[in-house]
Amino acid sequence: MKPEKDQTTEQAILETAEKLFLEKGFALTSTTEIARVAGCNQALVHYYFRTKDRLFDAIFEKSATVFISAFLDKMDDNIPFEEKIRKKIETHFDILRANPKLPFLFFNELNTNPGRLSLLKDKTGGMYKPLFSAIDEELKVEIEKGSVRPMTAMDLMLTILSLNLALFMSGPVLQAITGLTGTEFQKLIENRRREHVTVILKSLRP
Amino acid sequence: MKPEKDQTTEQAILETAEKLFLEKGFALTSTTEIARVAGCNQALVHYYFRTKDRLFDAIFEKSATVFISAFLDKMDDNIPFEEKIRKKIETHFDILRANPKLPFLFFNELNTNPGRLSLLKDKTGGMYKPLFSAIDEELKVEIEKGSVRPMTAMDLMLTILSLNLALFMSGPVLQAITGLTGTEFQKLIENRRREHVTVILKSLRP
DNA sequence: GAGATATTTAATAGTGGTATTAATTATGCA
DNA sequence: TGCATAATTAATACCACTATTAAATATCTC
Repeated sequence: MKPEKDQTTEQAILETAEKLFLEKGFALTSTTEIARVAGCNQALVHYYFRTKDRLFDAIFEKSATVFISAFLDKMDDNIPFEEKIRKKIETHFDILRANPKLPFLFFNELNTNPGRLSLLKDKTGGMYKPLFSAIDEELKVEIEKGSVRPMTAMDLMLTILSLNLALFMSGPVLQAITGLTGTEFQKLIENRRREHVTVILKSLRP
Repeated sequence: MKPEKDQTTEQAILETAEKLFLEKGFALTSTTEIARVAGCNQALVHYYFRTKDRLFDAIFEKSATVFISAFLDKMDDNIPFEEKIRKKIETHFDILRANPKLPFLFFNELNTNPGRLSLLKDKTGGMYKPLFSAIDEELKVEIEKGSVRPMTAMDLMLTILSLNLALFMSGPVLQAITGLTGTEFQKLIENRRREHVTVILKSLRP
């Protein structure tokens, strides 16, 4: 009926749903609204995806992959340790900046739907241990060299994750409280990107 | 009908509502369920609070105060700067640990209900600036002394907030992914309390 | 173009929620 | 005790949402 550009109705529904789920979460987004915004009949949402849950799954699956791999992807070899860490922080930061509302949706649905938690565990259970072991190995070398204080991969990774995540999850609230304008806030974000690197690299020192 | 202990029905409703809102958020908690768990008739919830929104407001108001003042309360005078920061971090950490689900509810409802955002701004707009100015003054002294690298109160406070917040907001997910047991996870939390202090104090150094 | 299949629609059953009302029971107080 | 007020209940109006169905329309294939 209303083929925006040349995409199919199914794609339109999927994209609209993703947008709305990110904006308002699962519970507050109705299939009726998805259909309205996508410009199609409400029954079509169910025709293509059967249930609201399945529609969400289709989106959540993809989002979870982005979210997880942003954090857990393997690090570059052959560059100095400090550079490696810097790159990890910045890459993770940039992916979150490109998807600022994703973490909230992610945690929200994992908190309210325990079923998804165990699903996530299966998906990531195998991924994080090898990575953390590898980092622990590298840390061990640096610690013995005396260039890094004693610490674990868990310490390091949690700090990176925390700084980056919290910034984007609290973004809108932060902007409201401080009363910063859009551009001022963008500047803050940019500053924080540098600051996160600084904080973490300094915190590594013995 | 069912006066648990000797509290009033109104209190029972309030406490039940708080518990359920924290567990499942506003949207997924029904007044019907609140009444059921509180052991009273559903109409009573509306008799005492008129609407679900007002009931939530009553709880949110109190929670917001805890949440904000945990972060913004004035720091001890007459102790060395480093100790002051350590205490700030630990106090904030401990309040969050005592209310681990509160940040999520807080951000969630602020994200989905823009009306509350401006309300929050009124409440905090006056609080954060004086505190940040005071910290900036102290930082200036330390920076001139050469004991702290150049940085702003915003830098420092955001780092404290981020580390503490993210830990508790991602807690359940983190535990699921890592597969840690309850006691193991408690140990992790305890370690992170020390680590947050370490990271931040080290990150202050020039 | 005919027939088969895919897409789209309107209509609606069914569910679960919020809020109100009017009636009933309990409580405080003169 | 009796009256006023507070607390509580059952019943229900009303609404929004999910999901299904059966019919209508478009699209594809031969």
